[in-house]
Amino acid sequence: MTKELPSAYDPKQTEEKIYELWEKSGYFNPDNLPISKSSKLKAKSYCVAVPPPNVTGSLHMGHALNATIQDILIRKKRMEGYKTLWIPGTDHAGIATQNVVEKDLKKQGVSRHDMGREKFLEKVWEWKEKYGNIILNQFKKLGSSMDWSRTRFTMDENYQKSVAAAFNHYHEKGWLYKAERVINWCVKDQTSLSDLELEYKEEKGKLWYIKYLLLEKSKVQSQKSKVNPNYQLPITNYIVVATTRPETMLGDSAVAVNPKDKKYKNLVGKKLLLPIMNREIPIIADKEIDMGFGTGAVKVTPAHDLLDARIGEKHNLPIYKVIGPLGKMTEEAGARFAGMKTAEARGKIIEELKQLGLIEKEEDYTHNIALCYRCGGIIEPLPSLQWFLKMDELAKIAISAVKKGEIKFHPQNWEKIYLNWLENIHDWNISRQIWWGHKIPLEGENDVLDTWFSSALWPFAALGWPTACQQSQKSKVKSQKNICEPIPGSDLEQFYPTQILSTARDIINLWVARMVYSGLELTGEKPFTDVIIHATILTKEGKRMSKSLGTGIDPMILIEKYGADAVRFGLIWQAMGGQDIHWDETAVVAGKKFANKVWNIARFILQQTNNPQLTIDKLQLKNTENKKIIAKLSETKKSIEKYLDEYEFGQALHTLYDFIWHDLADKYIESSKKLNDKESKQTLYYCLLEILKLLHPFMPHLTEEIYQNLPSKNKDLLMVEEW
RNA sequence: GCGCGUUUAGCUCAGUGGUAGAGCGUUUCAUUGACAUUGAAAAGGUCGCAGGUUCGAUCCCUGCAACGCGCACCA
Repeated sequence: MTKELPSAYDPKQTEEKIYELWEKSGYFNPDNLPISKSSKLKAKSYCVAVPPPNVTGSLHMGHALNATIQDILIRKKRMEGYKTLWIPGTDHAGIATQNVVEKDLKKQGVSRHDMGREKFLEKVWEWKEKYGNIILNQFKKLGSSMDWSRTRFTMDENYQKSVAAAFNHYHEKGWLYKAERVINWCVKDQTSLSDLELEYKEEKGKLWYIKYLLLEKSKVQSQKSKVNPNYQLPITNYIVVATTRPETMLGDSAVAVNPKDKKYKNLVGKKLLLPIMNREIPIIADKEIDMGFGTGAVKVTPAHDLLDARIGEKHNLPIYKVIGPLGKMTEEAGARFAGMKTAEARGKIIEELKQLGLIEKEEDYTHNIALCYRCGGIIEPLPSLQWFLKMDELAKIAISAVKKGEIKFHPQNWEKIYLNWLENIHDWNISRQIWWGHKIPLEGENDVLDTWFSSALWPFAALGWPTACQQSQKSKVKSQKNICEPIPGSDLEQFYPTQILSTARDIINLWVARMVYSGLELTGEKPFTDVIIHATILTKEGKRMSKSLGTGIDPMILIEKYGADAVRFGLIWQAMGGQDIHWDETAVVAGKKFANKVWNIARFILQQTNNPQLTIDKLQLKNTENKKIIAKLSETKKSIEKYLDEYEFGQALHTLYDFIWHDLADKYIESSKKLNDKESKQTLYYCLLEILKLLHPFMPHLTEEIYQNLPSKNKDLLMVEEW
């Protein structure tokens, strides 16, 4: 006889206990899985490397959704008999982590400079220990069936070897170079940043129109511009340029116009006198200049603007560094301005220009300013000696893998974002002037690598690359391609390439694209086959969830309130078609009610059947009601499988919910009460077993708990029951 | 500026070339027997706006609007 189950399902009595049961079984580790002898999938592996969360804090709703998505896929594949591995881990997250630790120290009135590099790094490691473990435990709370014996950290000992191997590979290929280039410099963090590490904020500013005097008298005729009818070139001896940053004029080395621009045609090649600096600068022609903007004439500051740097290089213009790394004017800006903050210098310059009568006009102007994606501080473009990775070849192979369909995005339209970036890519500035990170593996180098350089290696580094590679004939012959020949039986051989990469859309280029080319180049294989871009979770009003704004929701609080299965249900219930989710807690409420419904369905069926039969012969069923529910059940199963194959998780769950609640409980169970015969009881029991299996990937604790209370079962755990 | 997405019930969202669906909420009734975290029923929507294709459009096409997002070297 079955023991009496309580009438309400209580996740608090269940979830922790069940998770321990799973962990004790060892089945999270694919090496311990009872791979069925009969299965044709015997040797097939299925691997997902979790996107390692930053060790800056704790999991947010996006992590919870993503973990649930991956756990659904992993659990289903495990039940289907695949040798299934889900690798857990965390990311050291260079600048982000350095910033939170600095902020934490600041509360005690200490700066990292007070402490010194070594002492500070000790503090960061302490932080990592604490928060890294919190994150891993939160994954457990969600019910994630990860193999904890394979937990990785992007700065653990072996990972350092991976990073060094990758760096050396690129070095040998001649794709790494050190050069002084205009890069994005974060004044607050005192480090360079790549183009992707910026955020843009709209800011109201001014557009100043400044007169630059011609040194020779010209014979220009007055004529109207077609593009900007309001602007009329006066018959005078000056050119007007428009700028939002007058302080950079101290570093001007030319004024550029479009070669097609008729109003300036006769002026190209003539000289101007740069105001204040009284420097002679040429008027040059470059087709990158937009004739329609401002006056059509642009001041060129090669040191402090990315476009100007390119134009300067093309035209061999001298570089005047007038803004320093601290965001202050340099000596080169002249003694009057040296040491001033840029904003202060700007005011001073405007004032002087006004006195000189060189300001033609000023307009209100709204433009985007670049900010650091980690600290929100000002970005100054300035020349700096940095390491760069050449992107031409790498971008090419990453583009081709997606265009050929070897790697697929779901939903597919995200491929555009990926391709658009790769097709217009610049060399990657990979050095950072912070303390926390992988040191550049060369003698005498103090900088660390962009945190995304190591993240880019995640799927194969987490599986043991390059330690798990061996020298082979193949790799000698194809030395050009650096094919890694994995040692037989190694994780790398068994689980690489991985199958799925599930992540948020904001790191498609920052991370996904870089994993693709790194994997293809370093291992000779794509790192994964399918990229799932899951929904972004917003507040109910459609605003960004953010801790600092107080609009964030802590998934752990929801778990405490409703249970992990209900939270998983609520997340997936809302995950429809990759659309952004306007978070609605009532979906979690529905999940909690549903868990209770399933619990009571099980309770009822177990009360009915004391001698259950695991299988039924569908063809032998005599009663129409029984036949109908069994047919509906297999239809539901097919539909769920189809949706999951398409990564339509929400649809799959809605389908299952409808079947269980409305078909099975509302209709069939009610009619079975009237039948009350052996055949219908067998049918009931069969349905119970099937819904437990179908629902297990979505709500694993609940279903496992019920399974553990069945009088007869095939396997010791539902987790490894045959799908 | 270029591109993408969204617009359906009070709220959050599914969906279909032919009498519109779910969850939550609301209203009424039921209930000692799996479940009140329940059951039965009801109210509630000219499916953003304007054209077009069609026998027929919420669905396909065009335009517009609102909101959101991404990209860009807008000086």
